[in-house]
Amino acid sequence: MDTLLENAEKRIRELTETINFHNYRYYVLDEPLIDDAEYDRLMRELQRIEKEFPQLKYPDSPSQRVGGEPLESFRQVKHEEPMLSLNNAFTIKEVFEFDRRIKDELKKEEDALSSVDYICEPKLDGVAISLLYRDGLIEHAATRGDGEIGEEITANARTIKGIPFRLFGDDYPTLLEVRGEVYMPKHSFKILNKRAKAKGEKIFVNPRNAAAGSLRLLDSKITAKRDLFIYCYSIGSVEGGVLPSTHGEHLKKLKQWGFRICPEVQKAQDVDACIEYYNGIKDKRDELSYAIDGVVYKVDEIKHRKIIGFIAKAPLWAIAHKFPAEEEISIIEAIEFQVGRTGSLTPVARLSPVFVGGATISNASLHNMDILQRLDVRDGDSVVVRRAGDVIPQVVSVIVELRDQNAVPTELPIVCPECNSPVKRVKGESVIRCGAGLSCKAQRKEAIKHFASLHALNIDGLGDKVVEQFVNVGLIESPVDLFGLKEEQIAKLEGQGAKSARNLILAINKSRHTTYSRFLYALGIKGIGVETAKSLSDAFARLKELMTATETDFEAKRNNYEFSNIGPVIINNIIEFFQNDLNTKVVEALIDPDIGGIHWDEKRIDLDQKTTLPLLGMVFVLTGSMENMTRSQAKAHLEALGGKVSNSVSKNTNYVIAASGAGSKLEKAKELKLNILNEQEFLKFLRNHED
DNA sequence: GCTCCTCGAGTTCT
DNA sequence: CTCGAGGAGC
Repeated sequence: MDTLLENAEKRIRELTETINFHNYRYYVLDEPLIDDAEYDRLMRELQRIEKEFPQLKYPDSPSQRVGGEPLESFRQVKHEEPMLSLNNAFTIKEVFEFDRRIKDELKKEEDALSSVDYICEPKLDGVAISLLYRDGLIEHAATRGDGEIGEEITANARTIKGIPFRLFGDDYPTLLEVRGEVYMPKHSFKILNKRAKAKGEKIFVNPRNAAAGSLRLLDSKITAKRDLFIYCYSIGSVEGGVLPSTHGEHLKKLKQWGFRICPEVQKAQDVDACIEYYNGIKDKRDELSYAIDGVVYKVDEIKHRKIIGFIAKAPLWAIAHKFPAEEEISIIEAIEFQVGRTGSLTPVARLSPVFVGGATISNASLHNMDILQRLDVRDGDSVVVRRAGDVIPQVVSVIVELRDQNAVPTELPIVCPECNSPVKRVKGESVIRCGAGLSCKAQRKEAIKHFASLHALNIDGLGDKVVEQFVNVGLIESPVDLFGLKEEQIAKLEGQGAKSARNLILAINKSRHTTYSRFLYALGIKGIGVETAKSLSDAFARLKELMTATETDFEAKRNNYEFSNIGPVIINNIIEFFQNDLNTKVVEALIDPDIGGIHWDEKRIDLDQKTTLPLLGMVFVLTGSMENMTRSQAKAHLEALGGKVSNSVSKNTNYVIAASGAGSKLEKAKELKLNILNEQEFLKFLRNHED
């Protein structure tokens, strides 16, 4: 019996040490020695023996990473040494001033000082925590809190990847406090939110909130399932041991003892090298797996730090050099509802202007009712505004703490703000619509804008502003009226001269000659975009045929034509559109030679010729901007050869043409191992096929 | 019934 | 660009 117990004890010790070592290889050194399956096998064996002999479990057993019993609440702990915050620099000038102050301070003590070494590290956007080790064993972990007092989160910290339970080596101090930043990788954050969304649970605004929220869970078993990591960046209080003389050496020691150190940490010989580091990190920011909001420079020599000292609550020997803000706070000045072409009422936030992400933002769409209600945005609210990698401003969240007590929830409109007709909401959809159709002035305007737009009749000089003006003064009511306009009428209007009037009339005349599919698209039937209009024009050779088509006619076409992406919903939209008398009258007037005069060439597609096109059935995706041609020219070239140009990359894509400035689509193409052409290769490709 | 893919719609600023 | 809905395939 004794030998059984002894064997178990020996094996448990072995396994504990082995697994802790492999954790170190994997998370700290990033050089695993065994594969995941082997690791799992060791872990399962340990768990099995520990279950049998619970009294033998070691305090540093890696099995505890799965979490323990839930807590009632968190205990507050006072930090031995306060956890300070850093001063911020937003400009290079501020960084130079920081460097100058340090040199001045040090010169008082050291005459021969030439330059100061700095350690540069990315500033992780996570949660700062403190870890306390006594005799090499983890004793407790605490959040930063207000810097003086934090919360004890030891059970949760045990589940974080890269936190050792027992230190490696034997040269560690008896008491050692280590500080680091806990973070959730960007991709883990996305997955977490996706799952939460699917389950209808609360989603997190950003990876930092996800990390903070996960650390503050009372049930560490749930924390264990969250993908949390740590990068350690400094040593706090120390007793019973001697530390090296520079910060860089401290980090090396920490790594030896088993802590995870960010691989981007670098030494800079002077302030210029710091700036170079800043620019380098800024460029690779998106590639990093974790979110950062700047970089930190710290004086390397510990003895220098003592000379430089502190002011208020921040050290003068370190500074955070921040990237331009991607998020800013603004005030909601009003929430308005815009009426779209399809009658959709889109809530839009009017904001007090803020500079964020390189541009001043004063409007942000709130997209639809679901989002409006989920955010619970109210008039006068302080909100977080973002303009991240993408261009489009977005209201991220409301700062509820700053809300005026009297603020009332935003009411959904019952009537259209433009025409006062009652609003409709289709069950299950997140949009509400004005049901008045073209009798709503706003929808008429949008319909005309759409009619004149680039991919429809492409009428030059008839932009949004001009349409607004013409409709407001009663010059036009429908697209038909455009074709009855006289130069004198236009020239009389404010802001219009004889010249612009003539140009506009010329453009309108030119637009009379168009293509069948452009015309179909221009009508603005719900769900009919450029692509679907093309399919329709192929399937129904004559407009009359399409206008009178019944459901059975559409079904019949399915067998004869490539009729993809047109299902019952779209078919119904088309039939409804042409059943409306107002619509058919407009269409007939537009093509009437005496009124609209719109016409197109009836094209006879030679099927034999079509099948010999070299790129038939091939799907291309264009991304980035080319030097030698525009995107639409490239598209035209490909389509002339029978190719299809799609907007989204998938495994069905044959070629991705990635010119300079290509972004996420190129990433995805690489992921899917698709054929990728750069601009030069693409031009060659075209030449080869156009012969 | 579920999952993947594609298209349409809406949106901001320079 | 992103989101969501429609459509198709399994």
